Amino acid sequence: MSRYDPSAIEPKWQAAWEDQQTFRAVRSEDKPKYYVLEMFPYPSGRIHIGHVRNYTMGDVIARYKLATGHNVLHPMGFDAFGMPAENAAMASGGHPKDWTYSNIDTMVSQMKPLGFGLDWSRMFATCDPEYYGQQQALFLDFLEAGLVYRKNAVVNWDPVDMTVLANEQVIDGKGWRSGAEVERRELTQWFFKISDMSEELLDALDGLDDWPAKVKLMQANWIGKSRGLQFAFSTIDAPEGHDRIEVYTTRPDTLMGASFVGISPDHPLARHLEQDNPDLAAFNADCRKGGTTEEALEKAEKRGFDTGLRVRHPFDTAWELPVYVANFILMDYGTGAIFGCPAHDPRDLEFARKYDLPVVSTFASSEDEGHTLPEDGGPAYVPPKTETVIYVRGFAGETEQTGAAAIDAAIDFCEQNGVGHGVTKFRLRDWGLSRQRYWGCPIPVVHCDACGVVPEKKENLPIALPYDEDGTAIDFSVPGNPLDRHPTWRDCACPTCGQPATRETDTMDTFVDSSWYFARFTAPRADTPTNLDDAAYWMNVDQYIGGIEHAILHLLYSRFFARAMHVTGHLPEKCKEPFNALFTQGMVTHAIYQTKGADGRPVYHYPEDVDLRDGKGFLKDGTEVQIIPSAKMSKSKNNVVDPVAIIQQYGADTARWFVLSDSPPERDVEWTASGAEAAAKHLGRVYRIAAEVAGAEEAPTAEDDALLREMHKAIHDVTGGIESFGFNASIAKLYGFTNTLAKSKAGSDAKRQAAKALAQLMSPMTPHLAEEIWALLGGEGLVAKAPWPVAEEAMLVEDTITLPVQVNGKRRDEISVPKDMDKAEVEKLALATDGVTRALDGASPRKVIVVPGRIVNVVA
RNA sequence: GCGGGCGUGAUGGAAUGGUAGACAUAUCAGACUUAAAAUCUGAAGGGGAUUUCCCCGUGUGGGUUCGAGUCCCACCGCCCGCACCA
Repeated sequence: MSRYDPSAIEPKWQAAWEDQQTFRAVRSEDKPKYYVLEMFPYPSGRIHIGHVRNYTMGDVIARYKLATGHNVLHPMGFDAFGMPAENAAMASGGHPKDWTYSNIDTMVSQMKPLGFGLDWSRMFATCDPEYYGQQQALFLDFLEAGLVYRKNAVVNWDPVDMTVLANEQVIDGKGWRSGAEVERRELTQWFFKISDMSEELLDALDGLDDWPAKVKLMQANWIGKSRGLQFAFSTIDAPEGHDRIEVYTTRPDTLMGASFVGISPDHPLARHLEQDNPDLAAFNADCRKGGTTEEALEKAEKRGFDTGLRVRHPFDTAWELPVYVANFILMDYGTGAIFGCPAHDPRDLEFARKYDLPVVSTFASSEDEGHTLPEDGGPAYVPPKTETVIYVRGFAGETEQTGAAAIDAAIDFCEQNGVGHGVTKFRLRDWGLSRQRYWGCPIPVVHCDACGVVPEKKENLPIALPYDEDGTAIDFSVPGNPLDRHPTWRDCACPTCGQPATRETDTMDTFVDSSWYFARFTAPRADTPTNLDDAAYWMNVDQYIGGIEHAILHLLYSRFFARAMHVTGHLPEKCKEPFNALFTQGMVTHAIYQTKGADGRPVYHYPEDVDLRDGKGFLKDGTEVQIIPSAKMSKSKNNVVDPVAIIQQYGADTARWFVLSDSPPERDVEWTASGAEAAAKHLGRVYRIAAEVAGAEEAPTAEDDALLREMHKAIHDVTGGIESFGFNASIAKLYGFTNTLAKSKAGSDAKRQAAKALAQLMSPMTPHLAEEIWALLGGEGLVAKAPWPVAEEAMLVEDTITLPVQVNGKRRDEISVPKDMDKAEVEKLALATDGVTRALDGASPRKVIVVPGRIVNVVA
């Protein structure tokens, strides 16, 4: 008998799929369509075991849907623009384009041996001019539709390298290469008007039934709808034009607890006052240093500067409040000014204590639990708005009411008394897409002295990136954007007046590239961004799979893009929510093996250099290593597993089986050598069993029925596992069913039937092995195309069931009863058991709960 | 700092509010073998009693329930995101 040899069978079946175009997506009306998509990879260089897991999950779905009679679209491409290509060119010469395409070639050649059922004919990279040219066309249509505009926005500026830095390149407020303290600089940039769709993007989350609740919640919080009061404090002796300070608050019910007014360092009043106040100017300048991330701002120590200016409280003109400039107030949320209520906001409380400002509670807990009030040194009191509290300094509504009711009452009161008006605000900001970098999609506009900012003509698209300058390769070792200093690329004719003009040198955020690729896959060679017929047929993506790290930005931007593409006629109405179902998968992790070097720093060791014995690890020289389990794979920690090596050692099916087997798909899975070994052994066993069954000639036996019942259970459970993304549970069932088959004394016909079902059930996970044993067992055609087996209901039900019997929730015995025995009968049997008699110890039961088919609980 | 999630044997994990630990790894024992590998069979949460039993046990502390790993509250730890990383 031949042995299981993946290196022989895997290429054979891959060639068969290729020959028969098994996974080519073809439109036809006779079958339902199914579009499954995994988030496409960045071409970083080599594929990672995490990619293997991600694409294997999608492949299981794709192959399962093919077998259940769907036209399946399962494409692959590359998210190919971005900083790493420029960094590589900067670090080791070469050109981002060459680096990127060479990486793509490598990764494709590494992915093909994994046997994914992909339609490779649809592949593209976002750095292909054919793709980004269509993206430029989309941009022009969005511009015409009023979905894009220009405004000033701040960027991180490295004053030494004279270049804009990404947030990632700012480390502890300093530039990553120069080490210089980062400054903020204003530039005119392009923005997508995503905020116009805030309400719609929020409301539509409700309809996404097959998205994880946590992702919808994160998006809802990110969009951040709030209802509040906008009103003004009148200033006392303020500079001209600043007699009012507009503030926005979501807690107008706490107005009587106001203790100060805070304005952003970028507020017009702060900018005015700093002109003749050098101390304030220095304070503001200091606030404008450091990174621009929300995290950096929130974590920074709360600092303020007393302007000396005072304002009057809107309810009491005799009540004056100081005006501080404070570093934690953002100019681009609300009005750039707040009123501080320290009793009910932890941040305001920290600030008030630091600057010795009054703390006044406006409401208190309705439960008398002896809370320390904030004015007595306790924490800020911020109960959920749904909780009923007692207003000690209320001015509208009831004394005892929920925060939400108090807010509504406060807004009504203020509106009636001419103090401001209720407004709805969103946290979501417009999406700035300009990047001052080379390796991205050029923004197709022209700057003309006479005509201003002019869109490029569509017939001139794509506006392609220049490869050379003056016939020599662009020099990336110089910081800054090479497009800016390119000798000729900027020169062009104004599309409107024809006079000499210059191109925009900013390129687009790479999130733009990934916000519509799923639509492009439906017609990847169309000479318009999409083909409406193809989009109408293939869209939406029925199942989208990717990492939780994309829960907010990528998914929100894609949802915006789908709407914008509908508005501009590039997608049908039904595509406004482009992803019907979303699944967020976990990472593949690996232990880290480390020892301490002579300098006390950790030294990391490759897994192949470590021997594992009794749960401990040793180097070749006997030194014990410290094992850190389940760490994110990282090149610098030497704990990266290379899929190529795994395929060479065990074959693709083993890699695919293992990444699905050990953990639920949404959780991280730890790659272990022993786990991979075990997967390989199991597949070898399946092969042996199938080969044995294929050659057997035995008469039917009394055990045929039992085996076939197990087969139907396996069909039912494995199918259920695949449908619900419980791949690990499906695999556990397949282990169990394989054991049953191996031990079965059934006749050869029943065994062959069971083995063929096993081949089919395994085919989405281990497609090559499944094809091989399917052929061995005399299966017709490719198992990939064979109709998925269906479990017979009648074979799934047992006549007799075992019920556990509990006393006070603790299991004491069990009874075996016919499945439809009535409750009274079950109760009688349960009470008669030894375990119950013993546990009751003469006492009489107070109550007996019988859950049919489940459990019996005796309450003593 | 803010938003979201996770926490179960030595290990990865299973468990529509209903027998906690399926399945697998590692471990131990046995079969086959001159031996090893491979393969096959079996044991196994902790503690006590010793064949059939009892107690404890799902990060910690409370709560709801006939019944909680699962639901609620608080805390601890870890992970993801925070708008120019992809």
